[in-house]
Amino acid sequence: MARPRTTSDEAILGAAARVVGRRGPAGLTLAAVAEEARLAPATLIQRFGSKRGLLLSLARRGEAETAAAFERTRAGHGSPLAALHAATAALASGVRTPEEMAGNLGFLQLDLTDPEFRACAAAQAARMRAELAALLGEAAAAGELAPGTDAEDLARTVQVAYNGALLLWAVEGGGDGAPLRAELDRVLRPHRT
Amino acid sequence: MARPRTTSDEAILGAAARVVGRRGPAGLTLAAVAEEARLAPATLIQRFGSKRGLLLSLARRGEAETAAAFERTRAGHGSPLAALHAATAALASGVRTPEEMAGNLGFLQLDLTDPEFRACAAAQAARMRAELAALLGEAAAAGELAPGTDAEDLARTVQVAYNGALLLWAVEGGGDGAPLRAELDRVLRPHRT
DNA sequence: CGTTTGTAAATCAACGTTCATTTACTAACG
DNA sequence: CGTTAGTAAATGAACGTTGATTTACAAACG
Repeated sequence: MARPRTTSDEAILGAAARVVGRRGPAGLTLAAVAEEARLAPATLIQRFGSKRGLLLSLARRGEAETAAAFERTRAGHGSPLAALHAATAALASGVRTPEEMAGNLGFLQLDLTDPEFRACAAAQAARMRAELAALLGEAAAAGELAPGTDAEDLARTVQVAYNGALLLWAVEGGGDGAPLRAELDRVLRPHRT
Repeated sequence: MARPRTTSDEAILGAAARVVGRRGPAGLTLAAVAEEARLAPATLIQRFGSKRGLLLSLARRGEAETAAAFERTRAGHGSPLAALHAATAALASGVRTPEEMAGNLGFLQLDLTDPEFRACAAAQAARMRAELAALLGEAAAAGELAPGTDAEDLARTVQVAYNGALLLWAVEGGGDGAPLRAELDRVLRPHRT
C-alpha cells in the first residue's frame, strides 16, 4: 500500500554510531549521519522526529546491544567464568571494532544533564550489572566461585573495573589492551575456587 | 599605564568549569561562560584567542588541580595510606562540590578526537598515576604494604577503580558514594600489611 | 489513484568571531 | 599637584557560518 523503505532504522542508527566513533561527539551532525546512511538530512528528521529523537533511539539501542553481547558470550562457552574471560580476552585483543568501542563508551558522549539521556545511561548500566550478576550467580552455582560470594556485589566490582579500564584505554589511546584483561583477572582471582 | 584586569584567567576558567558542571558540555557556550564570569563574550576571545583556546586552558588546569589535590592530601596525614583513605572518604562523603566533580570528569566532556585535547587527557591521567605511585611507594617504604608489591602496578589498579567508580557514580546519579569507598578498600585490602 | 518515502530548497535560530569604540587606569610632564 | 597623553581591558553591535527544522513537491509502490 506504500513505498518500501530503502534504509532501515537500524541501519541509520548504525551509521550514526559509526559517525560518532570516527568524528567524535562534536562531529555528530545530521548532515554527517545522512551522508553515511546515504539519505538526506530531512529524511532523518522525518523518521525520528528530531535529532534528539535519533540520539535517544541510539542510546536505547545500546542497552539491547549489551544484552545481545552477553547472550552471544554465554552461548559460546560451557562455564560462565570461562565465557566472561573469553569476552574480556576478545575485547582486549582488539576484536572489537572502533565502532563497537564507541558504542560501549557511547553514553560518555551523551549529555548527562538531559534527564532522558541520563535515564538511558542508568538503564544500560543497570542492565549490564544485572547480566553480570546473573553470569556470576551461575558461576557460583557451578562451584566456580568461593562460597559466600555475593554475586550482586562482585558484579558491581567487575563493572567498575571494566568501565575504568575501558575509560583509561580510550584516553591513553590504544595499546594491546593487556591491562584491561589484567584488571579483570585481578578482580576475579580472590573469589575463584 | 594600563587598565587592571577585573577578572583573572583563573576566575574565568572557574566560571567555565561551573558552567560545564551545571549545563553539561552542550551548554558550554561563550555566552554562558561570559555571563557566569560577568564579562562580555568578546572579552573571552580576546583573552584566550578562541573558544578552543579557553577549553585547552581549562583542560591543562585539570592537571595542575589533581597535583594540588595530592599535595593537600599528603600534607594532612602522617601515613600515606591514611591520606589516601581520607581523600577517598572525603570524596565519597560529598565533600566535593559538583563543580569539582565535573572537573574530575572534565576530560569526559572533551573531544578525544582532537589530538591536543587527547594529549591533555592523557597527561592528566599519567600525572594522576604518577602521584598515586609515589604515594603507594611511600606506603611500601613505610611498611604499610606487603613486601613485593609493585607500586606502579597497584597505582594503575587504584586509578582504574577510581575512574570506574566515579563514572558509575556520575551515570547513576548521586547516592552517598559509599560504593566508591568500598571499591577502593577492596582494591587495597589484599596488599595491606 | 492514494499513500508513503524521500528529497531539495528555504527558513530559522544559535554561536563564534571581528571590529570600532569606550572605559579605567598609569605614568610622565609642566 | 593637576593635567594629560597613552594603553591595556572590556564592550556591544554587527557578520558569517553552521546546523536543525519546515515545507512543498516528486517518485515509487500497491
